[in-house]
Amino acid sequence: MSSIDIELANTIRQDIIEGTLEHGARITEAKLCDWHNVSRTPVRLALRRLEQEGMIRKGDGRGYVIEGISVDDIRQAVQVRGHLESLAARLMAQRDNQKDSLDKMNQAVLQMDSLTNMGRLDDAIIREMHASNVEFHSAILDGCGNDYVKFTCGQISHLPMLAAGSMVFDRDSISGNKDIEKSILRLKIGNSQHRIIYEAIVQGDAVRAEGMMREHSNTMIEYIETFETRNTKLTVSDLVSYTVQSSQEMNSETVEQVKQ
Amino acid sequence: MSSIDIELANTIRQDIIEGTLEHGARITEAKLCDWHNVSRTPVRLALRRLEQEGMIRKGDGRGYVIEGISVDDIRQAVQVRGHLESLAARLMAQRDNQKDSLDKMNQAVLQMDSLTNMGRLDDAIIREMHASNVEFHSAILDGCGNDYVKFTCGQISHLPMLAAGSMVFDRDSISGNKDIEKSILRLKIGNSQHRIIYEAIVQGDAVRAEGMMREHSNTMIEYIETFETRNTKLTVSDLVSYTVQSSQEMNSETVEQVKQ
DNA sequence: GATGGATATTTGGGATCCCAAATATTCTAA
DNA sequence: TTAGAATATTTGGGATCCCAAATATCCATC
Repeated sequence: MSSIDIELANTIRQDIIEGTLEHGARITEAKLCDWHNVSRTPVRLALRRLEQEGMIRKGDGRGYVIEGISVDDIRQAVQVRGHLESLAARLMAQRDNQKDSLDKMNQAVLQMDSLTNMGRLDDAIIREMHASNVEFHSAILDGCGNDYVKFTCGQISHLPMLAAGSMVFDRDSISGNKDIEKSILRLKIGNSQHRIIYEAIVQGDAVRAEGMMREHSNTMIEYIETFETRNTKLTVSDLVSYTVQSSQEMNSETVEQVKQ
Repeated sequence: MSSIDIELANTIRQDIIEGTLEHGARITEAKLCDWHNVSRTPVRLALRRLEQEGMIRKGDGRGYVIEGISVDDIRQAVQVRGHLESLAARLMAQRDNQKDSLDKMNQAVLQMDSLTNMGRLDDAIIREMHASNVEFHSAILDGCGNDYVKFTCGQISHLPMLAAGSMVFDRDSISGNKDIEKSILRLKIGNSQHRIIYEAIVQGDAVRAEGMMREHSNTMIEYIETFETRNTKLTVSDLVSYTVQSSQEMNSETVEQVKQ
């Protein structure tokens, strides 16, 4: 288990994302101490961390102010992440002898293939799909040869939907068991993009790898937009509930060790 | 003046960049307290900050270990930053009515024009050139409509050469007053790229804007490589000495307020 | 009643203290 | 002499205390 200040930062971040702590609200160290029954030392550390993440900012005089996260923020961050991944794909295509990462990518593609071919979408399968997706995307960041791409991606991965290889599912459709085929089709299309990216990298086709990754990254943005057309008052919490959370999420602690 | 922990983080970061604190060296809170005559509270805050930046990492058991920065790290980070700027250029070209930012860019281009036409490269002129360069690059980040691009750039801007609009000069040539024409030519070429980027954005030519920015960003990487061919043992300190430092550098505090 | 200044309270930054875990050292027994 | 246990020391995390700056409250004066 992490130290209190990390846990605290996670809790407060969650509260901000969920909207429990509203945008623009003022918070003081003392209140947080009170709420969470800890002393001011870990609270201070947690606040500094959140400040560096951009979740809160120092108020004019004293105190901190909640910055909050909007759906538009998520969209923007997804765009940044996607752009960084397209760089990673290009760089990896320009290198060679990344057998390790390539094998992982291939494995992930095959695994996702067999998963989508099962024609079902229960929790276990979704979790496995997510794992494959994480595997694929992480392998590119690891194999691109530029550690700062991964590091920089890690810097925004505390936001909802922005952890490495996050997947989005249409909760409503799945729970209602309708349009399962549609969701699976979408996953198959996504995996076909994975395969193309993999092939392009193997063949050293940097332009194609980058282009396909760019297209692939757009998928999530478009998906967010379909949510928005259906639900004009789409909240960040809604988005979170659409996102698959792995049990062992990449947290900021591991992120900081990207460079080994 | 900032609080002690910010200052302390800056000092320690500087020591790491300069190599005073060597890569792999172990540091303890107590020693830092001793060296800087402060209590452990600000030291802890500074260490956490540096840890988040990736400059240090927690050791296996106790203590922290210096990660250090290599020339290759800088090259990688420059690549990431350039890629993000190319995204910004594309996004800005796709928007319209960014009159404010466009004016600033145009102003910066004109200013750089007149500066390069003076045919001299003294300190004052270099400082003004740097200011124009910062103006140009900041305007794109501000005008692209995606706050996370700027925020993410800010996350790596504590590294040498990676503050917004950093410029690199061939110190040896300038101090020796030889090859001034060559340096000025390089600056003129750079500014012609600025002008093309500006024009492309005005015309809404996203592809051209992105492509030109990508090319423009490559310049610094290539310049680093010319340094390397000349000096096979190029150190990070060398690179720092080639970099123009504005008197009012964008520090981490302002970076955190990107989102306003 | 409004205004300005004096006083009280809140609040964040820094220092110090305590504690448990990790590490180093010493000592004992085979 | 050496392995291993017992002890001492170092070290980081957390709690608490102090202080100065910022803010709020109150009161006297006009």
